[in-house]
Amino acid sequence: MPIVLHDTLSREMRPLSLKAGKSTFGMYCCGPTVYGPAHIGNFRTFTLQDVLRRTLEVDGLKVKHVRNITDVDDKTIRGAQAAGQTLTDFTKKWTEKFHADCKALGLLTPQVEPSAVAHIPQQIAMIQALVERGHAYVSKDGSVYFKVHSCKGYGKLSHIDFSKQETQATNSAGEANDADEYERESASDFALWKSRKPEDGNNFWPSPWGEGRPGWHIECSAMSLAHLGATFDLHGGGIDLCFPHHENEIAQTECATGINGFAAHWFHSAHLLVEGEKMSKSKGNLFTLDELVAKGFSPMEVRYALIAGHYRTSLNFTMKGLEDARSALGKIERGVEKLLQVAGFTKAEFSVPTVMETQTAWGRFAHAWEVLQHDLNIPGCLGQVFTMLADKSELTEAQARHDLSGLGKILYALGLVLFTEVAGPSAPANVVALAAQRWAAKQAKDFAAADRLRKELTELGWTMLDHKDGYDLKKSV
RNA sequence: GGCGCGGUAGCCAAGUGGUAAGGCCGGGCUCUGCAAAAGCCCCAUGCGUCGGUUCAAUUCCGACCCGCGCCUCCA
Repeated sequence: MPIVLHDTLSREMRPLSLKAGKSTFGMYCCGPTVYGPAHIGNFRTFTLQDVLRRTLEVDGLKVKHVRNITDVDDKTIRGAQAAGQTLTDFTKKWTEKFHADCKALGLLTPQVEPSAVAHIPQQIAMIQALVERGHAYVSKDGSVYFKVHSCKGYGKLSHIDFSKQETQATNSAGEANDADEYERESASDFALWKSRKPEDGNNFWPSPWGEGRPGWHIECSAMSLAHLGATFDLHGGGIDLCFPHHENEIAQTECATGINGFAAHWFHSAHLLVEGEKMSKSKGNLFTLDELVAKGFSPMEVRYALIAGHYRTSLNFTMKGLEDARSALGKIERGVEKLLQVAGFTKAEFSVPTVMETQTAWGRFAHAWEVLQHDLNIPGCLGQVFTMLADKSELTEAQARHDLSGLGKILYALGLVLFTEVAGPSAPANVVALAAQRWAAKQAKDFAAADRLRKELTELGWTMLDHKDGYDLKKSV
């Protein structure tokens, strides 16, 4: 059974499968603008794209995942100048940070990660084609604009009728939308090439229209064309990119190539709220992965919290949600451990990617997989996983192995890696000594002393967890 | 104003024309010198409001109320 997914353009559920004669599923995702650390809202989108890719892979498709790096735009140029660095050095630093965060969150590396700066010639070629075909014009200052009214079907993705004048006088930031209309023929036209401005510093490139730099939208059109062709299977991004960015991508690519049908499927993920409010710098609720890790959460817990809601519904990200994620992951781990025991495997033998590649059975997790296949229903799938883990049926060794095969594939699709808990900070010598004393007191049944020592440990910020024949020390939360 | 999304238990969150998955929290029990951890059990006659269709609606239709997103370079 193929995966079905809601498509923003047609507004229908559509199956995802290979086109006739194709061997790979081409997927383009708008990547980060590398001018600072990505925040968890960005990572919700990237993580959901990662789950989609993994789910397609479990379904048996070979996926070519392309996710660009936006390394030239207003923010990167401003950031580099503020940091006193070259644009290259500045964006390299933040690209590396992005990669480190992706790795921590368990995101698979895209097959291609094109840089906008490395595709300037492709962008210029595309703009030239648009000018030649009458879809773009050069303004007095040497900028090039896309002529929206020349593009039949413009607005089809966001379902806006541009034949009527519906553009507001101001945008969401309160800026006049027609600020530089004297350069443009129409307020809805957008920049393909921006002529060199003094504030751009050294960041300009030569072009047939003079020195300047590419507009933002053309970057993605040029890179998707270069790496996936004029048409490909799926395009993804945050819902905010639907208009204008994705609408413009469609217009640019279809008008430049003359081929209709840019992306066959549009996958948009809803936004993240933090503690019930929209994320914004002024509210100070723009969390980065590092900040959450500093609060004591593991990247895997963050991942779980990010995927725990349906992708088309905005998710309220809270500290409570991260704690819930921690408990839920623990529950899955214990369930897997129980299955491993019945199946006669050790934890070390449970390699999820290996299971993914070699096992075909689904056991009792067949239904959970079906739920996931239907519009990437991750919360529904998790619910089904927990239901099955709570099922008390006596299992044979073979049945437990089938369960592990099915559950292993689902965990691969969700990108949940278990048993990764790293040892917490090791206790200082005085704490270790106190713990040893308490254990001795307990063994001697001197419970008054044992209780007193436990209290001392608590005051030092450590918790002692007793077992049958030993104990663990954990830093109190 | 245009386009779109959503309102389900204390919190988070699936789902269905036939009577509400799951996670967290909470409560009870078991275990335990204590404390934890873990296991077991319990926890929405109710799905924003009001109408309509139907043998039957939380699920379909209509109206309304509330919250949210985008509307030219925010994932």
